[in-house]
Amino acid sequence: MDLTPRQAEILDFLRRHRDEQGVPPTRAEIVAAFGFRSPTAAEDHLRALERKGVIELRPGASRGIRLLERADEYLSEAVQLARREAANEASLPLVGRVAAGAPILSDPNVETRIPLAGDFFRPRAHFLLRVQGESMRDAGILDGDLLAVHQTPEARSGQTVVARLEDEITVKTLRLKGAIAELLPANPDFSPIVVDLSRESLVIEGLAVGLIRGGFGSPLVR
Amino acid sequence: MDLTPRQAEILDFLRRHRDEQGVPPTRAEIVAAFGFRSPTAAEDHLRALERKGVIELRPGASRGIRLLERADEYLSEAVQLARREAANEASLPLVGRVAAGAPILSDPNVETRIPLAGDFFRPRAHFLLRVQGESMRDAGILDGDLLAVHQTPEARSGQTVVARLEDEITVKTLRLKGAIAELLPANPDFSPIVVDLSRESLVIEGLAVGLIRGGFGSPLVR
DNA sequence: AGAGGCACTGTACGGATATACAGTTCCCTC
DNA sequence: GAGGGAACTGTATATCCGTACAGTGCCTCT
Repeated sequence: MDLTPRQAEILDFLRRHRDEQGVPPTRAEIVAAFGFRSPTAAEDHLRALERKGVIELRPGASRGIRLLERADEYLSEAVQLARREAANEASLPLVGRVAAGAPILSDPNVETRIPLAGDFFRPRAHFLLRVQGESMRDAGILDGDLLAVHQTPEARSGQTVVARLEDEITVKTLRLKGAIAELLPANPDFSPIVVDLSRESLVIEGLAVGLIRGGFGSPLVR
Repeated sequence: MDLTPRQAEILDFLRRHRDEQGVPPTRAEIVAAFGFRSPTAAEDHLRALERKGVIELRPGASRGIRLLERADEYLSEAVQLARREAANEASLPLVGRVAAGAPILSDPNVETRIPLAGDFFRPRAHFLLRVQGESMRDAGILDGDLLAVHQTPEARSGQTVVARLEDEITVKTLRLKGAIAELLPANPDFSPIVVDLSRESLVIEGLAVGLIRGGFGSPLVR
């Protein structure tokens, strides 16, 4: 059964008190925090929370309130969001084939998440892109490598960029000559792509900030 | 000032009680746990721990015992070891220049630790080696890259190995032809190294299982 | 219209808890 | 050999704390 809004507030307070004071609160402290005028108000809430299986009360023991694992299911939305963000900070989405039109980090494009913090790279990586093809071979970027990408539309001449050209994602070295942008491969078998910025648009998705090969389960040695 | 052995025991108990019961103990519970016959024994120890700055006592509050950050400095050796191991499991030593004669993972060879779990790679990596030189360029292994290495003396023909030749560490592709071992570079500017196993010894330090470029603070984009 | 859950107020009390005071023993130091 | 800290015993007490009992107002079912 679900918690009432008030019960969720009480549960949040129990968690906060424990985290900040190192000790669960007494009934009196709950009363003070919520402005109750009777200890029974606190007691009733605790009993309700115990009945719903999110806490355990130890009879007779002072501060004998124990938050059970299941209490995490009833985190306030703010706390849930914070936790999800914290978890995401420790992992990066892996983008594989990119669907035409869709934003690069939209759900269908994300294959999985790799347990690596974005600030492992500098500037920080926002996602990993699975490299397709050999066009950047001579820059040491091989087919199947995971390219760490810092998401930004700003790029300077000479940087290795992830660009979107007619709904296709490509990794190239950027060269700017006035109104002409060149996307240079690092492989003589491929030709540079020339974009006239006054007529066509070039979307820079981000900058290459790192590279991982053979990471997270894809075996490099057989 | 340091804790006495007895005080360290009490501190350990405080930590364990908090972790297992979710609540700091009362004086009476300390008495019961240690077989004291007087609550003052517990009180005295708590006062001593407070004087030494490892806990905080909140006057009047039941179970008002707070373990301070500094208490971690006085962890029992067993707990300290467990923590250190847990920390090591989540990071890899980075080996730079290798001193002649010394084992590859000996202290002076380890530059720093990189916050990446060994089992990020498969088979698991035991250390990272900073690549020097361009001899494996055409395999996408560039100068300055961090090579993830699985430490093992066993290698098969065709694998990329980390070998030790006359006190020098080198990354090459291994080719075995009977009693002859060849270490092949991936760059036409370099020559293969041929080792006659019947006369010379070849020490295989490990296998390349992954690669990281631009990781952990070394900027790839400027 | 009655039952029941939720969210409280108000009062009371016994046992749990922190804590003071007065000692003892052992060991180390000056 | 006096002093002092560590590690306790033993007793006492004010107050903290959990908890029972008796209500009230409101809302939602059925």
